[in-house]
Amino acid sequence: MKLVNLDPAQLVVSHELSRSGSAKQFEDRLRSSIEEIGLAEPIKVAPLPSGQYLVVDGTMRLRAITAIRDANPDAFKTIAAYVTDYERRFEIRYQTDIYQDLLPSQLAALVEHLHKTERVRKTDIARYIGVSPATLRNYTGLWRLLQRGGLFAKIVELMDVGVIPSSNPYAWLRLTSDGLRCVLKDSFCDGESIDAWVQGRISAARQGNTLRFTTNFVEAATGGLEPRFYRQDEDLRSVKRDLGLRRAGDPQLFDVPVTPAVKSKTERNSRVKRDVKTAVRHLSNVTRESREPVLQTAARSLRKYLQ
DNA sequence: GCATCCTGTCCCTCTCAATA
DNA sequence: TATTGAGAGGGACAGGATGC
Repeated sequence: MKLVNLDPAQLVVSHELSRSGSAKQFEDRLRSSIEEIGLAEPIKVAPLPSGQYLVVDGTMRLRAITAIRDANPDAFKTIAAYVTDYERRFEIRYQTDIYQDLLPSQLAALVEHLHKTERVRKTDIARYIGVSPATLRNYTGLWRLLQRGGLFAKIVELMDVGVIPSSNPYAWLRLTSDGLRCVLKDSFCDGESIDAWVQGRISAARQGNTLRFTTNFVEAATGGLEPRFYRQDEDLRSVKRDLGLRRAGDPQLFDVPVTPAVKSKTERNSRVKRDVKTAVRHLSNVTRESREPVLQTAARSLRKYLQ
C-alpha cells in the first residue's frame, strides 16, 4: 500500500463503509489523542474516478480531525493515508474491523473457526480481541445456539438485532426445544404465534423499532420452569448454581494462602512469558497454514502485538 | 496419571445513556 | 449535576475432555 498525504477536501465518506455503532466517549478520547500526538495510524482510502478518495477505514479518525479543523483551520492541512484498491474496499474494511464491528453471531463464528480449524487457543483469541476469557465463553455459547439450529438459531438472530441481550447465551442453552417454545410462548409472544413473533421482532428491529428485553427478564423467563424443559436434571443444575452462590456469599471460604510477593511475581512473569511464547507459536501456524487472507492478517497482527 | 484447557454457572462492578 | 437503570464484561468455582 502506498502512503500519501491528502487534502481533507479530497476525502469522501461512504455510509456503507462507516461504523454501525457509535461511542461518544471513545470519539472524544480519539479527538483528544489526535490533538495531542497527531494521527498515529494513517487512514485507508481508495481512489475514485473523480480524483477524490473514498475513506475505506478511518471515518471516525476523519470525523475527529474535521472537528479539530473546525476549531483550528490551520490544523491537519493534509492527512496521512494508505492508498488501497477500490475493488477490495470491503475486504480491507472488514479485515480492519474483524473484531470491532461484527455481530455477535459473526464473532461467535470467527472465534470457533480460529479455535477449531486454526487451533488457536481461546485465551489467545480473547487477548487478541480485547475481552476476558469469560466473555469469550459467551461467544462459544452463541455458537452452540447456532449449531442447534431452528428456534435456537433464531434466538441468536434476535441477539444480533438487539432484541435479546447476547451476554448470557447459557440461559437459553440449558433449555430443551420444548422448553424454548414454552419460554417464548409464555413470556415473549403475548398471544402471537412464535414464528410470527420472532419474524416480526427481527423485521421491526431492522427498521429501527427495537423492543429490547433485559437480562433479568431473560433470566426470569428461562429459570424456574418444570424440570422436563431443561436438558440437565435439576440436581446437576443446583450443584452448579450453588458454586456461584457460595462464591458470592462467602468469599473467604475460597481464599488461598498468600505466597511471598517476590516469588509469586517471578512465577507470574515466567507464566506470562510462557503463555506469550505459546500464543506466538500458534499464531505463526495460522499465518503460515491458513488459506483465509483475513485470518492471516489477524494472526500476523496479534503476533506483532504480543511480541 | 497429570497438566492443561474448556464448560456452565453464579454474582459483582463498571460504563454509559437517559432522566429528574 | 446527580441519580438511575441496563448491558457488558470480569472473577471464581468444580468437573469434564483431551493430550502428553
